[in-house]
Parts: sequence; C-alpha cells; structure tokens
Amino acid sequence: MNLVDDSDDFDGLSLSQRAMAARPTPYLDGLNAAQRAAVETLDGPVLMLAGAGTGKTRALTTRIAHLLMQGRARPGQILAVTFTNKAAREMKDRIARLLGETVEGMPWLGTFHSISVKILRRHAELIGNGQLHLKPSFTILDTDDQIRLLKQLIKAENLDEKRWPARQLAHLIDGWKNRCLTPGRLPKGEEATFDGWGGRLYQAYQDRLLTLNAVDFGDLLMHCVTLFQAHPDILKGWQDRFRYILVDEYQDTNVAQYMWLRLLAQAHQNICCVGDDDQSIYGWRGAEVGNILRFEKDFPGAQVIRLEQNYRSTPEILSAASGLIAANSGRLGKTLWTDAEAGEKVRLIGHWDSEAEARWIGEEIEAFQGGHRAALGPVGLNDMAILVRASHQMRAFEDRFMTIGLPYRVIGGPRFYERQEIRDAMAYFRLVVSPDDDLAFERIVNTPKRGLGDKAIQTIQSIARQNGVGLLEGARIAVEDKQLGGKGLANLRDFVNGVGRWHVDATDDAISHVELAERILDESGYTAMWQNDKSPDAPGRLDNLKELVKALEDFDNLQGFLEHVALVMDRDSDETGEQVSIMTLHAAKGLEFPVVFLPGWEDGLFPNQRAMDENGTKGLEEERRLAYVGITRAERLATITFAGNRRLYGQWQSSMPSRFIDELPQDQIEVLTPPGLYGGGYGAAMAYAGANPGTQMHDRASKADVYNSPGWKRMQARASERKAPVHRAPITIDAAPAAKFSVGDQVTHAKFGEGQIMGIAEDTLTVQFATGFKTIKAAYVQPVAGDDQDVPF
DNA sequence: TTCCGTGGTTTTTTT
DNA sequence: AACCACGGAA
Repeated sequence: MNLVDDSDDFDGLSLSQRAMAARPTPYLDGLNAAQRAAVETLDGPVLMLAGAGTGKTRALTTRIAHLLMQGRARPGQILAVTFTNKAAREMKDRIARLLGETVEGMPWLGTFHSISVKILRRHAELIGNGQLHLKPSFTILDTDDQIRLLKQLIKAENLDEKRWPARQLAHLIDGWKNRCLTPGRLPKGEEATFDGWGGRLYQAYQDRLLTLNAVDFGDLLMHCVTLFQAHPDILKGWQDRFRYILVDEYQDTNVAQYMWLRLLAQAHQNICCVGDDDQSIYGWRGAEVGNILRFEKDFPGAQVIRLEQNYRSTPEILSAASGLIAANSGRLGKTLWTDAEAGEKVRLIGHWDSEAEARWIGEEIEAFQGGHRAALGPVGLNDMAILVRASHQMRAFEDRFMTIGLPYRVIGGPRFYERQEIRDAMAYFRLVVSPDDDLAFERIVNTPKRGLGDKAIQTIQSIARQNGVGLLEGARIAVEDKQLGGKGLANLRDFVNGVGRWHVDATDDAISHVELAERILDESGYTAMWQNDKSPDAPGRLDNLKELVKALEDFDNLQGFLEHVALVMDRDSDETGEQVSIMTLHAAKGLEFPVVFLPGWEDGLFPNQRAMDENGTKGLEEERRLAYVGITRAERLATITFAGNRRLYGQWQSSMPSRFIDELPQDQIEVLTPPGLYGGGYGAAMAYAGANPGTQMHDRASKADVYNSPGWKRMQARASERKAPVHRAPITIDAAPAAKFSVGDQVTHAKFGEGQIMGIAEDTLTVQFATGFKTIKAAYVQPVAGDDQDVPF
C-alpha cells in the first residue's frame, strides 16, 4: 500500500492541499494497532469489523481526517453515510474537533436518505413513468400520509378495509422498495399478494405519488438506484465525485442501500464499511445481515480489520454479553477483550409483576443516585438508563417515576413531529408553500371544523378532477361557482382566500417566515381551536405549537424547514438537568451508560413472540443480538429483570423468564432476591432461572422447575389474590388446566379453530386465532399434538 | 355535519 | 386499556 501516491489521484487539488500531505499526524496518536490500520488503509475495499465499544466512531472519523490531511480528497469528494441523523451529527462534530474549526463542513456526510434526496433533486425529471415525471421540488411523504393515500386506493378498489388494512399494504410496499423492486420488477409470486391486488395497488400508488409530485421514504433509495441503472453517464458523474466512500453500521443496510453503495463504489472500490454482525437488529425493516457477511465476496481483495479491544465495559459485562451471543450461528466471529479492572457481576432479579419491577428499579435508581454504592463511584441520573424491548413497557416506569418524582426522559417516544397538532400545523405550511399539495389540503380543510364534511370534499374533488387541477384550486372554483351549501361555502371562501394570502406573504420578504407561521395558525383559527378545547392535553398542544414556531427560527424559510422535518424526524431534546433515560433497545444502539437496567426479560416479550413466529430461528437470533446490544450498553453495571405477570391488552397475564436468561454464563451473574417475599422459595426460583448455563434453550425442564417452585407459585398466588379478588380463590382447581399450557403453544378451539397462546392468566388464556385475539377459558381449548406437553404437573 | 356511544382490534422494533 | 371506525341521534 503506498500512502505517498504520485499518480493523478492528485489532480484537482491545489498546491496548498498537496502540501497538507506533509503535515504531521498527531490525530493518530493514541489509536491502537487495529484502529490505526483501519485509519491508514486508504486504498481499496476495507471492512472494519468493530465490536461494541471498540472505538469505531473514532476510527471512522479519524480516517476521514486522515483522508483530508493527506490530501487524498477534498471534503466534497468524500461520501460518508450513516443511518441516523444523530450519528451523522456526531461524526461531523468529531471531525471538526480533530481538524480544528478551520475545515469547511462535509457536504456529503449524512444519512442514506438525506444524501439520496440531494442526488434526486438534481435529476428529478428523469424519474417518471413515461407520462409523468418528478419535479425537483418534490415533497417527501411520511408514514401517515402514505397510509392515508393507500387507504384511498384500497377504498377505490372496493376492498374490505378490515380484511385488507392499509398498514399491511404499506408494509408490503416498503418491503418491495427495500429490495428495490419497482412495480414492473415484482416477482411473479408476489404480485398476487393482498388478495390479488398487491401489484396493481403498488402501481397505482406509484402513479399517484407522481401526480402528487411526491416520494415516500423507500422511494428515495429506490429512485436513486433506478436512476443510476438507467443513466450510466449520471452514475459516472457521481462515481467520479465520490473518491472515497465510508459506511457506518453496514450490518443494517438493506438490498436497496447495498445496490446504491455498490453502484457508487464500482469504479474505484475505495469503500470502507464499518459494522458488527452481532449488532444487526433491523432485519424486520429489510436489513440484510448477509450484506456484511458477504463483503469479502462482493469486494474482492477486501481487507478485513477487526476492532476487538473494548474500552467501554467491565470484564463481567463483556463476558456475559459474549456468552449470550455465542448461542447464535453464522457469525463472523470476534473476540472482545478488555484490560479494564474487574467490576460487579451482572445482576438478575425477578419480580411478581411489572409494577413491582418498576418500583424496584425506581428504588435502585434513587439509591445509586445517593451514591450508596462505593464500587460504582458517583452516579447521576444522566448516567442511568432503562432499556425496554417494546415501548409499551415504558408506561409502568413513567407512572412509577411520576409518582415518586424521579426525573426521567423518554428517548424516541412519541415523536414531536408525529403529534397531531404539529402535523396539522405543518400541513398548513405545506399547503401555503405548495398549493398543489392535495394531501395537506385534505388534512386541514376541515380542521378546525368548517362545516365541510364528506359531501363537500367529494364535490371539491370532482370539480378538481374535471378541471385537472389540485384540490385547493378546485375549492376556489367551487367557491366562485357557489357549488356548495351556505355555511360551508362562506368558510371555504375564507379558507381559500387565506391560503392565497399567505402564499403571497411567503414569497414576500416583508414578513419573516416565523411571523408568517404565527399568522397562519392564528388566522386559520387553528390556535383558537385548541384554546377553546377543554380537554386536559390542549394546553400541552398549544405549547407544542409554540415550540414549533420557535423551531422555525433556525431556518431561512418555510421550505427549508419542511425539508428538514421530512428527513430529520428527531428533535434535539433540549431538556437539561439530571434525568434517567428510558428508551427501547433499538433506540439505545450506539449509546452507552454507566448503569443500565434491562427489564422485561420474559419469553414472549423478549424474545418477542411475533419475531419468532414470523422469522423462526432467524427471528430468535435477531432478538438475541438485541439482548447483546442491551447488555453491551452498560459500562459499569447491568441489571436484568423479569416479571411474572404483566398486562397484555388490558388483561393480566403471566409469563416465564426469558430463555436468554438461561444462556447467560452463570459465573458472571449475581442472582438477587426481591424484597417483600419471605423465605428462600422465591430466591430459589430466581436461582433456577439463572443456574442453568448449559441447558439448551428449548429445554423446558428448567423452566418447569421455576414454574413449579414454591416461590413462583406463591408469586402467582399473590398476583391472583390481588387481581382477581372476590369470586375466585387464589389457587383453585380450575386453575389447573391453564398450567399445562405455555405462551407460544398452539391450541385448537371448537369454534375459532387453531390459534396460538399469547398470554396466560390463571385459567384464562389470551389466544390469537386467525380471526383475531380472544380471551378464553383454558378448559375450552385443546393443545395441538406435537407440542411438548410433557411438563410434569 | 357533528357528536357520541358501541364494538372490534391491537402492541415490536423505525430511517 | 386505548384507539379506531362506524352508525345513529341532535
């Protein structure tokens, strides 16, 4: 490998830039050998296999700095892709810090989606179906718009919306787009999905998007790829521009992203992909672990560099995580190690229900916060996080922390820009900026109520169609021709005139866009609508609207803001002060905390039943990787927790400890006894749960022991006592039938046919049948033969 | 047209 | 338990 390249690689670079190549490289100091190799191996394909906490981001950013300092490329010639805006932001910051403030930003460092938008805007006219094509001003639809649009299309075909929900079709189409399958390229077998309408509806949807001059998230990638494939000259241009390509989180790329990268990297092969196959947790959204596993085949001559020294966690945490992930097959294989001093073992504790779990974790957090644990050193609330499998688990914690006054922050919860009032306000802005935005029009014509119901909308739609114009223009015609009834007509006139006025204002410099936004919300009556609303959340919504207007200040105009929001759905949480973080495991990837709590380790919840049902072993392995990601977030102390009872669809259901618990290496785990339970019985149950490191995951015997142990029974009994007090004794003979079932079992019912158990509460089962969920007494269902029902009771 | 009660469905993760 | 769509009443 020759770092001092005398070829025409240098053309286009100024003398001063070439002189930079002679600069010293202080930024390389302090890198370990592997990191250094990852930074300095600049030519050809490189796969950086970076385990959790091994300084991957550092290596990546230093590599970019090195490329710049060596004069290999100017900032505009480096393409660096991430998955999240947060990751992109962090990389930008760190590069700036490495190089000092003097370097101009990197225009092509961003998410797949944001970079794709930039590319597409330049070639929008080339995307089309022969008749229609995109304009550079195309809008980006979010999931909500997408669903509403699909709903219309499904309705138009007279399909039963209940049996064929728009959500499902959206999912289907997303899946196709993730694989870069345009309507014309659908495999034969898949066209006929969705009651035979899948392919046709997909085509209709794509056509509709074109007439709306809009694209959805999946289109951003897919259109880029089809553009590159159809126009080699354009592709050549981009290949020449991007001399060096870097990709973060490569294990999360889907087929479309893979094709996108391959096309761009084809010519020079200067592509460096960073990833960790053990942290691939987005299979459900189309990610292909295969991409990273196949890298060396895809890019012949690739150099593979392994980052294995972990700088984040204690040896205990590390080996607990490694022990767990070892159960997965088909890994590329890394051996994480650390020279950090020994710390505390990973702790394991069970509780009788989700409320007790939340209570206990709350108490632990309060105790840690007070510094009651010398080995840990001082810990603040910002140093602690609760990582859950599913967002509904958050509620128990929020409730509990609210009552004890423990400050917390939910990361990635219901997002700001997805709230109703924000989306309404944005629809107003969208319509003002682009009067042709029919989806925005539909959303807000009658919000606030203007007496324009279905009938009025239909009239407007047919007028618009007859005249070949957008809905807003159609509404204007309807007003002029007085084609509507009394009150609605006057209101619609005001609305149409208002939008026209604001549209003029938007192009006029006399009024700032912030002021304009306020005016729009006021004059449209939208603010008033919430002021007059006496529901308890109305004040909060008004606050959100204020915050939205404030956020506008950071942009030059409304267009810029709308574009930003479409791509950057996360808002910087400006909440300051000490707060515990609560988030999903997915949201936690890439983060680290000294103290981490991992609640809800129960079979069915984690590993998630549906993940296993839909994807079998693959699904289970992805769940296990999720567990791995969770444990490796912890720096000093990790605590795994499970509950015997949890609410499912409003009903209390019992469940068994996660099979992952059995897979943890026993010598790294400390089993705690929960408070409030006497005797050793309960503790013994916990010990069982953690004491079978060697058992296979389908070995139910160990779990049956737990289930049979006196402590567990007492726990169950006390739970039933509390939840079903009057007419049922804590343990009755009726309860016995339920005991022979476990979550996940297949059963049959005389009327509903075959189904699967989702939850168990005493003798009552929650079963998912083909027709939907039913809550049924255990006595009315039969186990399906073949399932192991030999648990000795 | 809007409001409100009913019944059926739902909860995995998100750029 | 919470959310949605639908249908009937004001």
